[in-house]
Amino acid sequence: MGGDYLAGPQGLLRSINARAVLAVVDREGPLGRPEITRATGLSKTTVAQALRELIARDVVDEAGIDTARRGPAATLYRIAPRCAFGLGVDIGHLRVRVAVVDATGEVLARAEAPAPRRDAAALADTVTALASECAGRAGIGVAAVGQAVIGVPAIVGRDGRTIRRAYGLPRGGKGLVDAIARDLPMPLLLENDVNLAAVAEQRFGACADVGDFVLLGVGVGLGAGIVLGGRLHRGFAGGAGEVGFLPHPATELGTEVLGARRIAEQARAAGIAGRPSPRELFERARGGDEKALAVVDATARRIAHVAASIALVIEPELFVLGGAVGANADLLLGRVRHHLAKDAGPLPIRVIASGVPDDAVLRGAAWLARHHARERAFAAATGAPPQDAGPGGRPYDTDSAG
Amino acid sequence: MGGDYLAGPQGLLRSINARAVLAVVDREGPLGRPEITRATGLSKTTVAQALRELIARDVVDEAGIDTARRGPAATLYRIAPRCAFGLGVDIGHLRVRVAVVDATGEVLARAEAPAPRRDAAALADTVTALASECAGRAGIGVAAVGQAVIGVPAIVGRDGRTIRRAYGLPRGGKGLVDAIARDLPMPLLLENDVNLAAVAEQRFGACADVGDFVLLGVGVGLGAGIVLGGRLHRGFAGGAGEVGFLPHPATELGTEVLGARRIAEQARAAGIAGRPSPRELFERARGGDEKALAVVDATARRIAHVAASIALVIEPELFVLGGAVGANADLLLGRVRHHLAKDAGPLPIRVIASGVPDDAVLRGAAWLARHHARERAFAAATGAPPQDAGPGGRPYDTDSAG
DNA sequence: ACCCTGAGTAGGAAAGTTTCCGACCTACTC
DNA sequence: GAGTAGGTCGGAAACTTTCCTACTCAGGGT
Repeated sequence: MGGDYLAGPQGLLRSINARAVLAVVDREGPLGRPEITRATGLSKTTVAQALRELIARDVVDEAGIDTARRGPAATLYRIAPRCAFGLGVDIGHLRVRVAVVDATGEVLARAEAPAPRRDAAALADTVTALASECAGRAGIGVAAVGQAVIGVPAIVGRDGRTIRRAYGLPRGGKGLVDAIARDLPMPLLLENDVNLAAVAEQRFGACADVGDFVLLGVGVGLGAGIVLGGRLHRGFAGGAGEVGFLPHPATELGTEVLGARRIAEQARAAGIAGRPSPRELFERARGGDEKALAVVDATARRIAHVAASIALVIEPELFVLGGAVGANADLLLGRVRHHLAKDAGPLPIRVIASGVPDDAVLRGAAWLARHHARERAFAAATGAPPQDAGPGGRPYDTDSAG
Repeated sequence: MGGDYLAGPQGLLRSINARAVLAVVDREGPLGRPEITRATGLSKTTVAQALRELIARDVVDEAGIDTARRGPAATLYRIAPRCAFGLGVDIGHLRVRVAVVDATGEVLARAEAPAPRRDAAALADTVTALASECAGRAGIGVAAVGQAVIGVPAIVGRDGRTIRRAYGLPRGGKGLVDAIARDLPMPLLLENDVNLAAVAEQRFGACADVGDFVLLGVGVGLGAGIVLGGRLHRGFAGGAGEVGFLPHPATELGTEVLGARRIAEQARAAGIAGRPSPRELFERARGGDEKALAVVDATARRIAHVAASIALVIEPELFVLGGAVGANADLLLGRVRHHLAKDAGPLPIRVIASGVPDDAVLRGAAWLARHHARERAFAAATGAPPQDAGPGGRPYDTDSAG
């Protein structure tokens, strides 16, 4: 019949207040009751009641005492680290990485292995084996994990299950989720790898307080992770950020502007013999090799070109350079800025280096998994009010409205 | 100190419930109490109490009785049409249009006049004079209007006051708002004209239930109104959607891809003598003129090019063709689709014609003004809970967090 | 053809329950 | 001794349930 209008009995108020207490404790770290009282504006009595309830439901913990002030020692409360666990997976072109984190985001275990490139079943087995291993090392059963998020180099549908255009996955990723889901009991969510890198940037990097930014993932291909209003923007069918195919004067339509293949091509064009990897090319450029530097500059120019196009459409506050190639910020950043300033459109554009040098995709996946697992635990503990206290609104609800 | 976590005393619950009742009444039109009770899930008593309060504060009205069922006649309730008024203004290149609407969105008065093109003061005077006239004809004082929204062909900052890159305004729009604000008592908000056309499309056109869409405004210039998650996306400094400057193979960087000037240029290139207006060109094309048709096709190709680029960045569900030139959907739509299908990127792209043929900018401005005026009235009447029941989340808060 | 009765609905009032808050009290530490 | 943490109790606010009255239509009896 009608939609939900958030109206209800007094119980709703209790839920809301419990949620508020939870949010304060989550954000401000271990906190004494008086501080929670001040931060929420609730009365002492109500805070005490809410905490009793939250502790009984195992989402809040006592974490020592605070003797800093005079008077009796204040009990400190925190989110119970073991109230929810998340499993992050990064299925890369070469390796599979897995991490298990607790509710605080602490990494309890991490493991990786080479990625089977041809055999979908073997890939799925690798994932589940690593997951079991990590769960074991974390001292929990796999069943205790509340959510898994799997990063893949592909376009992922809004349902978090469908894979499209997966170049680096066996059989185009067909059946991958189902195969993994058969062996892992918790809810599964797929996500584009660059999107997860953007999440990592937002949570651990330089974009903590930036509402709108774009992570340019320069690696095997070129992709953009777009965060608008503090939330990932995936597009209608998960295809947002496929900026590798943006038109470029020197490139045919329908081909990628930039990526490992393009860089190799430009290396040949610059007269570089052999087939040096991008990594080696950047190394040589660092050594002063003129030809390698020319390739670096061409790469920077194309990055700038793509950033300018994106800026004209959504004008983010900030661009972040990420990905395996983008990690060479020492060489790229200045040149990208130079080209942006040169043929600048109507708007000034800020570009910075990634603040998450290692494991960005994995860390983003783990963060997202933890987030969902926690939300579920919190909702169950407080009576499921749809409130959500992230900076800049509700983050990341992979809303499948169907 | 801390942020707001939406926690509070029982009074909060009353606010929330009043707000829910208001939202139901707003969405479902005139409604009897029993239906409100069902839709909100609240008890009869509470609904009665809320309605008493809302009526006392003049935001809700009795609107006749319902004798359809047997039993005693049920009183019907609705949003009081006179609880808030909005003033919409469209400052175009040639004419200024103004409309006054009531809380239901009904247009109470509309007026227009030629736009003074050189004199900023005269332009401001035109606006205020038309506003006074409309308010008079609507039977209210200008002071009764709760919000004005002014559409301008320019980039508008997030504060809704600053104007940048206003080609069609005297003195680049400098001082325009202040001059108008001196004579109009209500809060003023500027907005980009294409953005307002997008709002109109969302509210009156074909995009009522589409969360993510892009309105391509093809007129004197080319701009995009971007709606993501049901909300306008303005960009960091209001510059989102400046897609007229997207790179195009046949165009130099920093120049516009499309617009009246480009079309004239292409007409010359096609060997058309004289300087026919775009309108005339499309007329001739309709008559079968080969050269004019060539120009139309070239225009369509460029529109397709821009749409494809936008789709690669944000992948909206839908593109809508609007603006004075875009209104020639009979000629353009098929050709745009053709070109999109031809050099399609990885994603299928839907394009439709605008569903708001007339006064799109004005209607969008009026809608937005009404929206803000109403929100303010509702907040005052219910005790200002930050809830907001639009389809797909909170719409259009011009959040100036400063 | 007219009237009476029963069922279903709208609206209101009283009693009961849940929840929050303020005030008071105790215990603890500097 | 002063200031703080934590607990308890009575009061106020808000919602719900239950009961009650009044009204209208439908159907059957006279």
